[in-house]
Amino acid sequence: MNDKVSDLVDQMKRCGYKVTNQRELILKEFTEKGGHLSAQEVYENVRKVIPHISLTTIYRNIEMLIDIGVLCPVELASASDGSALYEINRIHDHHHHLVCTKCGKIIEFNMCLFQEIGKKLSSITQFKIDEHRLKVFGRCPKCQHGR
Amino acid sequence: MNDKVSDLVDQMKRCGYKVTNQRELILKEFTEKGGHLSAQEVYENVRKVIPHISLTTIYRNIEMLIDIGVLCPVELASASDGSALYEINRIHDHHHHLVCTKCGKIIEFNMCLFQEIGKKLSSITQFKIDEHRLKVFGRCPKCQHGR
DNA sequence: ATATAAATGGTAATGACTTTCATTTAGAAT
DNA sequence: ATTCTAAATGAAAGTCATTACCATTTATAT
Repeated sequence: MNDKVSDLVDQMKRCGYKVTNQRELILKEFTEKGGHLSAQEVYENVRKVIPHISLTTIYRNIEMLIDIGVLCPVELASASDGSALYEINRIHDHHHHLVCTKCGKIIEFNMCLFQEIGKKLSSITQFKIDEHRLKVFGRCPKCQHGR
Repeated sequence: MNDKVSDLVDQMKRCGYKVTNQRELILKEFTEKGGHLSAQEVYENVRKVIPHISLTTIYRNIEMLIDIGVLCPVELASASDGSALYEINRIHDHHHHLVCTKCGKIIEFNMCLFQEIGKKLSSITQFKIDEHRLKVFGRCPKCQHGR
């Protein structure tokens, strides 16, 4: 179990959840691929180690990990299929996504000019603003040919 | 049939689609409520006029209307239930959404500082950028009490 | 009026996700 | 180390939005 995973396992413990092989492996998936994974993808990978794991367990634990702030949903209809994607919640690493509309490739970036808009917006609307997401769609270098 | 609807009907005709009562009424829903509607909501409203209309017809026509650029998906997991929302595609009226995470109320705004980011982003990533969406989440004045 | 491709309605299928419930297990208590 | 118990799991059935299929109807070109 690498450092990243054990940090997250600790966080889970502190929240009163038990440590299971299933949970460790799910966390391992998210830290290793560093990526944007669907429940199905996590399932298929973890299954190589625990063949009898249930997809239900994946869904349940992703939800739990979102509750305690370890994961967060990527909030994109993942290009082709309609399933949700999740990633490690890097709370101090504000970032947005650039998505290729052809192949689904996701690039992260952290340029952001939201502060200026945010203040105006909350004074005009009287909303308490908690969060924002910028999604940019385009075609990656490989997918630019033939509209 | 009001002006807005007949404009859109014309657009449909030009694209080679036939004009049916069902289609006219679906368009009417989107122009009148000016809003962010789910297939189910359109269905329930149109059913008051054509009680035998099929939900399938709603889905099919929403898809067709997206194809020809009349509608576009709002791209938000609609707060409570997981169904998609659609709106009239106002191509020259660039706007974004501020969503209340409690009651689902949506406010539109058009402040946007994307140009500056967009240029940098495409020169760094070599993506051809087509589109972007900014979504802001918060709590509306009514929903601000009791986290 | 007629022909015909397109549109519709009804029903069944799909697929992501959730619920249920009986069984297993992590970790606290002894 | 053993026992206990609530929490976690797995398997199967259930939801719910959306899609596919197919027989029937209809808009519109002729």
